[in-house]
Amino acid sequence: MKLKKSFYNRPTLRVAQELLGKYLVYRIGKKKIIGKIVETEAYVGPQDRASHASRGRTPRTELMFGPAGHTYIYLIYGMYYCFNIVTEAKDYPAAVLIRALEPIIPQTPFNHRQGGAGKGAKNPPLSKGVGGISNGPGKLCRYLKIDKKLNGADLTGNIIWVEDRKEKILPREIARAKRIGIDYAGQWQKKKWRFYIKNNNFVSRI
DNA sequence: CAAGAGATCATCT
DNA sequence: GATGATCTCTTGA
Repeated sequence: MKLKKSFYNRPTLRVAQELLGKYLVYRIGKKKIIGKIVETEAYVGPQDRASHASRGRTPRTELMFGPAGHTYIYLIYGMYYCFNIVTEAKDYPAAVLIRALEPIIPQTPFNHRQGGAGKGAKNPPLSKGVGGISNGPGKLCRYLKIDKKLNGADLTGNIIWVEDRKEKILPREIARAKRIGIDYAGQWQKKKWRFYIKNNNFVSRI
């Protein structure tokens, strides 16, 4: 079920769409933190002005030029991490930004009261939309407890990976939109390289 | 409800 | 020295 390198080593726009509905798993010791991918953005090639790689190879962007199937994590605005998956062939800079997850919390006696416990409950329901805990690039990294030690991690290893649980997302369930927060990117700002699952309550923006 | 500002720092010039 | 693949809070209509 774990996606292999061959999945990531393909055209980025395609990988970005096919990642929707897959499950991101991060193992910390015996615990796993899991989220279903519901929103992605593609950053493709050396020309894409929205991509960090458009300024050429630097120590930071080197990973984007590396082989597919690794993580690329960086700090943005001094306080949030963004989680990316490197795609395509070595020396071609491209990656998919994971923008939103639907949090998957294993049911236990302590949290299965979610939503039914009423006001003041110790386990409030996982909120939807605004107020969610993983509906944005910065927030999902907090949810996953991602930090820069994971930068460059191999997604075919056993620390962090993506699983296919055979949930088929049909093309008509995928919405396509302009990427967020890249107004400086000129013509590239107009490319509809953001993908999300329609009618899903956990995407960052509609 | 929309718009604006502040937080805060690695990276690049 | 400037800036950003963000988020939250405050302000004002």
